[in-house]
Amino acid sequence: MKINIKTVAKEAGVSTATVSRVLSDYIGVKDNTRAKVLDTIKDLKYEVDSVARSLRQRKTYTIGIIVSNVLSPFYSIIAKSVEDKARESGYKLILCNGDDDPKKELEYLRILKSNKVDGIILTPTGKNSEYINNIIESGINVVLLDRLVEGVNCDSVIVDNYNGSFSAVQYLLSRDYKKIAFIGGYTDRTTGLKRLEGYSLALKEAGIKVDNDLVKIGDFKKESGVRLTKELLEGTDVPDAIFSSNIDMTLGCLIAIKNAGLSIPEDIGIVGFDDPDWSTIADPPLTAISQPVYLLGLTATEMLIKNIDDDKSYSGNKPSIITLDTSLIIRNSTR
Amino acid sequence: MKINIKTVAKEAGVSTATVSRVLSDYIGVKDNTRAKVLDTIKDLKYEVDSVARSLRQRKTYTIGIIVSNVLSPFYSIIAKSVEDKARESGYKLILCNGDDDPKKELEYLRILKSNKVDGIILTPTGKNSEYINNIIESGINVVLLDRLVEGVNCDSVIVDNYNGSFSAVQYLLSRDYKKIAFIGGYTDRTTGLKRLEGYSLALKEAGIKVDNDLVKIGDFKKESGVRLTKELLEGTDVPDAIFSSNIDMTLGCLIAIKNAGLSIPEDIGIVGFDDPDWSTIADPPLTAISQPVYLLGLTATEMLIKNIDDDKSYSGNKPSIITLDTSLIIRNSTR
DNA sequence: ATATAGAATGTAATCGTTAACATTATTATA
DNA sequence: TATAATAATGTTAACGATTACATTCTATAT
Repeated sequence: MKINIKTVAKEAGVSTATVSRVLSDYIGVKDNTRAKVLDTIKDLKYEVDSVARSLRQRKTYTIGIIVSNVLSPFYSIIAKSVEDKARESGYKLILCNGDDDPKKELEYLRILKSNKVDGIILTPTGKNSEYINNIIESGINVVLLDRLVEGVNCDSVIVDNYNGSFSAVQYLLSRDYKKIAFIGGYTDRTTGLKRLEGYSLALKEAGIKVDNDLVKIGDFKKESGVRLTKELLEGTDVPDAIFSSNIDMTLGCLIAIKNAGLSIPEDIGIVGFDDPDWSTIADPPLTAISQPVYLLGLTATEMLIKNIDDDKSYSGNKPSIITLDTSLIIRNSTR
Repeated sequence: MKINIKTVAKEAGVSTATVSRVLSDYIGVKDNTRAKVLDTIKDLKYEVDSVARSLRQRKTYTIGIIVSNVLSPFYSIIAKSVEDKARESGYKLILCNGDDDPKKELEYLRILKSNKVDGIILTPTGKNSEYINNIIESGINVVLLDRLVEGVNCDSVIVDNYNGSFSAVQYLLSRDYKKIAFIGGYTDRTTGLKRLEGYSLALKEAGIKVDNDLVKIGDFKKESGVRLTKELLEGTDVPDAIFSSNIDMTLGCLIAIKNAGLSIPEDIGIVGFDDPDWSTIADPPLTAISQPVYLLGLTATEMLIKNIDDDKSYSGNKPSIITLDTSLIIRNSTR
């Protein structure tokens, strides 16, 4: 037998409206009526149907998150922080792996819109701005995370990629490295671009011309880290240090160096952008630019939920951007 | 203005039923009617309201996954594999971090039930069997992952924890280690228990009595790995090898050993259960029991979706258990 | 005792779909 | 051409809650 609000109402001898009022803790219900309803709910083991409630209330208490790939420690920390905050605030989380693929991203955006999520946290590929604005105009709140996209009318939370990279390269220079290579990814995203710019400017400021043979662009994944490092080591112009601009590429870079039989930091110095939990037990412990990843996700979710609660739909206001700082952690992969 | 199926129907000059039929690719619609409707849909930029559809169809195309903690690489691989398969099959994923806390688990189970998910993948704490059975009886499919729970009427997918541990310890013995310690967690879960049993039996078979001072039980997290290893190293009975029974504890174990200034494998040998992606660049590269983690999540999701599609509600059938094999990967953390 | 305000509860429309059933259009057959 | 069979489309009642509005209590003041 199916138990719904009608069953409860009949059994308790009240109307469905009264049951609904009890369910939503409305004050104007007599104590003994409330008790009677609560008893019946317990007896019948009644549980609210959230789907029906969502339809009527036009509110799902759900937020969607589209990340590149939860496999990467960076995004799994993001997923955790977003879920923690969402849960604390009474929201569920729909997890989507966009794989950095604009098509997949668009597909997920459609699904999330169709499912009437209350908000979306997105690490954007940058290729679906029109649809994202369409979503925002439809009343769904969006916060961009980790990457900035021009022309999208919503708030963003990012880290200071430029200064992070700048300080990494500056540090390598201060340790007397002369030929510093860069391995990075996706220069059409702000993460990729700003980190490259930080690298270039730090060199320029030291009076060193950027050598294009030492700049390798991949896709922020481990495999490309391996491949590009191999290219560098086998090239005519072998670097004495590598700045790797993302955690997965750094792992790949370390693997390639180990395979080549080189030792760090004697033969080659390494600084990685992002500080994984294995950095202290790596061989050698990794010098890294640490990002406040958990805080990044937390801040984005706080913003999003605040915007949802304020019913801050698209207002034509200037979107705000929060930038979090990075820090250099010196260990032993640099001399 | 709000665009719904009624708007489309009116605009296209047909009934809502016809629009609905077009939406669900029903064959019995004339080509030009279909075209007319499709055109109107495009013109009005109409998109289905999945919440309403779910209410009427009694189907949400959503599966819920409750893991301990996506921060752990093990669970982030699980999350990825489950999401991959779900997406491929047209399902969305609600991600829940149960934190190995029965209360949180129960809370999430309630939420997922209330939200009428079509299925649940659960790494169970083992404390909510009654409610889980209640969920199953309500028609929601459940598959247990990684851990077995007695008395829950659903399928499970696990790895062979016993043999994995057994072979790890057997290998340590073959490398002439004499005092092999064990650090593990949660012996009230099959993962914790079976790995301990594998350790104990391997020792027994070699004629070695289990020394309780060398068996340390924590909570499968990094911090407890650090703490328990420290205890072992500072104890009266210092081991010459440690078998660490989970990835996060292994990381903690390695950190503690590094802190103590000991070198692996000369001073102490290490084998870890589970093989993280950093194992090759660890100092030294880690000897490990590799679990087919991605396959684990994939298999569970395939089972779940098959059960959903077969509408295999609680039938009184014997639940089936799929056990996947582990393998020993020998690197340099053992002599 | 009665009027009246305010509290408590009830009635019924609504959210946007789908699907059972009813009706109309079309085609084939005699 | 009439009729049966079938295809195409329409009408409307669900799905299970919430909520605007209507009604009935209850208590207080006169």
